[in-house]
Amino acid sequence: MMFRGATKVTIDAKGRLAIPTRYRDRIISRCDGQLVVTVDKDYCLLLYPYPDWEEIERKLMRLPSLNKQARRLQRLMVGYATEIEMDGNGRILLSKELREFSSIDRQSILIGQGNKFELWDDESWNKKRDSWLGMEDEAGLSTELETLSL
Amino acid sequence: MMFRGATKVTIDAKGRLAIPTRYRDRIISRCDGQLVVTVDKDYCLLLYPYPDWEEIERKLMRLPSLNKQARRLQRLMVGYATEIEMDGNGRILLSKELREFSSIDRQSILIGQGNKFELWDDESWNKKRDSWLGMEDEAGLSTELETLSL
DNA sequence: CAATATAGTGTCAATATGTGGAAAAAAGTG
DNA sequence: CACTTTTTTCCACATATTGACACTATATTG
Repeated sequence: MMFRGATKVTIDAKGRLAIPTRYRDRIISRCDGQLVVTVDKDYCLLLYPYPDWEEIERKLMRLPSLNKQARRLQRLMVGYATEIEMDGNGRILLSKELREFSSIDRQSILIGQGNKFELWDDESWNKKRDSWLGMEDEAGLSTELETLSL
Repeated sequence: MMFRGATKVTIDAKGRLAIPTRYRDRIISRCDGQLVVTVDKDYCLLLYPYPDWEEIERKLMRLPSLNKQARRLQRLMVGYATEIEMDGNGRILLSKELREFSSIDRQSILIGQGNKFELWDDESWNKKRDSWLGMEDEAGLSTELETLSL
């Protein structure tokens, strides 16, 4: 069971977003509408079904807390992790802090990414995406990527 | 079983395109009309029979998500991957997001490419194609290409 | 501590979008 | 040239998404 696909969604005046219907049933059966939203270092939000988040959190907290990078990751991801629940209309409320972090105000885009979603400010996403697409494939692709046939 | 050939297709007002009849039976027998459309870095769309897509997705999601290039690929390909089904009239609906990405509005061209199709905006295709044809063969063909006899 | 402001929640209606069928037009075929 | 098949357009219906509003809870401030 994988989440995939891109959907434009608008955030209402109170900071709520309606989950696209095609995902709703799956979200309900997977975690009864219980989700965790946190931040990503690319300034977007990550949306996990609660059980999936728990596992990630366990992995994160097992990392050695003297390691700087590990500590940073913990601070960001666990630090911003917020539990939210889909309401009767399939909507979720994003806290001010999360909206602020990700510059999400009105128009945003929800990106399925396997066990989670990413939520981007629409404009930021387009910019970022085009910059990725414009990049020359730099030398030294990893062998995994070199041999990938799509 | 290979898809090949180029066909001009028009997109209707609702963003639907009719699959050329010669492919329909094969698509139905291969995946019962279940397809996945996603994006390509040349700003065209890729159309996979569902089982073929699943394999690609599995490969993609196995890549380490801290690797930047891998992450980019996942975000684009899985991020835009949209499940679609041929309707009774052999048509498929392309989401707004996919149409926008590929600049496809009215006239487009469907290119058979083995296990998948590519779908291009007509104008973009012509431009791109002519730019390829106009390119001087750059120095340093890889050995695979050097030894290829067509 | 009460009054007021601010943020959050639920419901409903309006609008936009997707869906399916079928008729009309166009193209291909004998 | 007539007939068949394919493609395209059109229309009606269903559903999803967005916007509006009113009500509740929580904070803030004098």
